[in-house]
Amino acid sequence: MEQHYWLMKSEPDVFSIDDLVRLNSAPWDGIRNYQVRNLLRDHFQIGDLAFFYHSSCKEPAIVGIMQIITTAYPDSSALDPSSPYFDPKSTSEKLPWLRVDVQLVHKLTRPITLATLRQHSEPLTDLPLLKRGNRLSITPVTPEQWHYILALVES
DNA sequence: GCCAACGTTGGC
DNA sequence: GCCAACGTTGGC
Repeated sequence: MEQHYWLMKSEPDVFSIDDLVRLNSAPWDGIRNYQVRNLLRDHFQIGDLAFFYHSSCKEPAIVGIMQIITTAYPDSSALDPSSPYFDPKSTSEKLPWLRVDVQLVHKLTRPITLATLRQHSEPLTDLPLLKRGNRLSITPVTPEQWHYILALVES
């Protein structure tokens, strides 16, 4: 199968690019939305690349690049009452939630802000992040969009 | 299965 | 803190 590209949101107060720099790799857990769960289950492959995006913060931006290093596996944080991602409806027999592990490729020297991305709304028209009402924490990025955005990093 | 009420996300 | 846009829940 071919390589996929993704954009994955995280609130920096909860898990930031600097946390990933420190850990190098980490589970991407806490997904509690079925559409996103289905993406993880059906489309994530080892070796896929993803933008790390800081959301719900002062300057929303793409702040790093990471690689997917596992396929989807059960997100046991849903079973842990002390976890902020605890899901009282989940049981070990019925655990619908999945996570993948990610590894840092690199932190961007200069974040690509949401404002910058909006300035390129013409070539990036179909980027889910720029669409109204977009709330999914993981969205696909086409190869064209991926390479266009990467070129912004270098400009 | 419909749909109103409620909850969540996330930019501003 | 506001609000738009969804997603989820639960009564019927």
